[in-house]
Amino acid sequence: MKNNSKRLQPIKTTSLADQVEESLMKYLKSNNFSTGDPLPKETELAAYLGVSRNIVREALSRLRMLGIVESKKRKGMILAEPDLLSGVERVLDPSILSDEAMKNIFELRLVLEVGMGDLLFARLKDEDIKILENIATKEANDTRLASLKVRLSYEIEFHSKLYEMSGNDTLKRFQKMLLPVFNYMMEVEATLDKKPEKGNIDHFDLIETLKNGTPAQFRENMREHLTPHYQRL
Amino acid sequence: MKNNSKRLQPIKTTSLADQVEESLMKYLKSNNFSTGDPLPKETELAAYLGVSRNIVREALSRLRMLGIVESKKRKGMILAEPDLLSGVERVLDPSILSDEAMKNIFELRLVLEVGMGDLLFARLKDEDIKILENIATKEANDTRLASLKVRLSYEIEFHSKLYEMSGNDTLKRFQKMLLPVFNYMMEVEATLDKKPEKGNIDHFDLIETLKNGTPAQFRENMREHLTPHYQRL
DNA sequence: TATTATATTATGTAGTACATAATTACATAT
DNA sequence: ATATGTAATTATGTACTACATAATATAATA
Repeated sequence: MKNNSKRLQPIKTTSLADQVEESLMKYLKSNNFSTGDPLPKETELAAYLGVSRNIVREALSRLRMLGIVESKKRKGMILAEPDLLSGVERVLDPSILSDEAMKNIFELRLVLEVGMGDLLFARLKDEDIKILENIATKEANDTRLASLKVRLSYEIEFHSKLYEMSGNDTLKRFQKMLLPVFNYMMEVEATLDKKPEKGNIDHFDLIETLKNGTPAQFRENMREHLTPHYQRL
Repeated sequence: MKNNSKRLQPIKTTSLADQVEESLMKYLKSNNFSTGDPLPKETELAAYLGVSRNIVREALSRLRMLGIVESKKRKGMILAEPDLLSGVERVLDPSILSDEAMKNIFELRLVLEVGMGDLLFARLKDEDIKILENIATKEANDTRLASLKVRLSYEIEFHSKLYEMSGNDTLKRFQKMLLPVFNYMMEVEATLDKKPEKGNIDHFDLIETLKNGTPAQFRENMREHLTPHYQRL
């Protein structure tokens, strides 16, 4: 036997539901369905695919979860506008994700916040700036900043607002899902021996940049603001 | 009736499968399960939840799809390491996503590429630079650059490599899913009347920055490189 | 004509039965 | 005694039937 020959792989035993799911997706994608178009009835699908209605329903259950199809009694099923993030939403939780995955996601957050400068400037509104200033002021006047939890809550409030200001709904929702990860990672960092030094840029500086600076300056200031986290790369 | 009173909302009729799915997720998250831990048998779950085994299986089918649980005959089910992106992967396709969603995702891409500078520098390897140089050289010597398809293929090859170099698996996989969206958006842009002007920074410039520049310079150069797309904000 | 009753239809749920794969225990042979 | 083969067991995988439920269309009635 040659050395570079492939090892015996366990036979990938895809269940019927898996196959049907794949079939359906291929069917939907290739037939140029558009939102609202009716799908064949469950019994028709079952007959056509040569499987029981049960199996078809297991596959459809998945598509329903992702928002790809919707179903109403008597009316049947229609193709729907799928929700891009509903799949991630269910999974993005520290209690069921590996530390490796969490690290990836946390890095992703750093990338996003440094990279979103142009979006922010393109959609900047005075009222949003005011809200940011309120948050930063509240934070500065709070006497409980010794507590990690309190600091974290301001940090989250401020940065969440930035995501919202990006005007990108996907981004905004992503941020919401990120919260548990964010909390988790901050707690992890808090337990480390070597305390991260604080960045030289605070929330007021970021606001000032948004008001009178450029996207490029914002990127660099945000990068500086996030320095404590970047040190863990 | 007051003006700000809420409209009648359609009763959200969550199916049993929906409820069971939620129940199971709550159960898994709250009981500190870890990977490999066995789950109750399907029949036990059905009995405990007071629903038929069918329903339980519809819910489990979803969790299986997301990689949250795995099941083997006779052995039963175990908690597995869920795949963060498997849910998105199925949905991220121009043929079933709305233009609005596509626009969001395309913006996301711009944010990611501008923001990933620090990751790249933190994980820079000589061999990767060489590969980038090969791509850029191949591109420069290609006589077919009049064709949009050819240009696109180089663009994709180059930028894909960057994602890979980020050392972040989630990011890398995300890029792979982005490809259809990328293609789609480029084709859309190609049909527009006002042709976007080319950016002043090409792939060689980006490589040079990676070799002798700083993360900050990379961000600005990448931003400049992507200018044609940013003009559509 | 308006309203009510009835039938119809496709999804939602329940329950039973059996197939299949994986594991254990046991039996047999060299 | 080790190895091999056989049977029993168990939980998931699949199929099938039956009925509930909601939404719609049709017919019947005042």
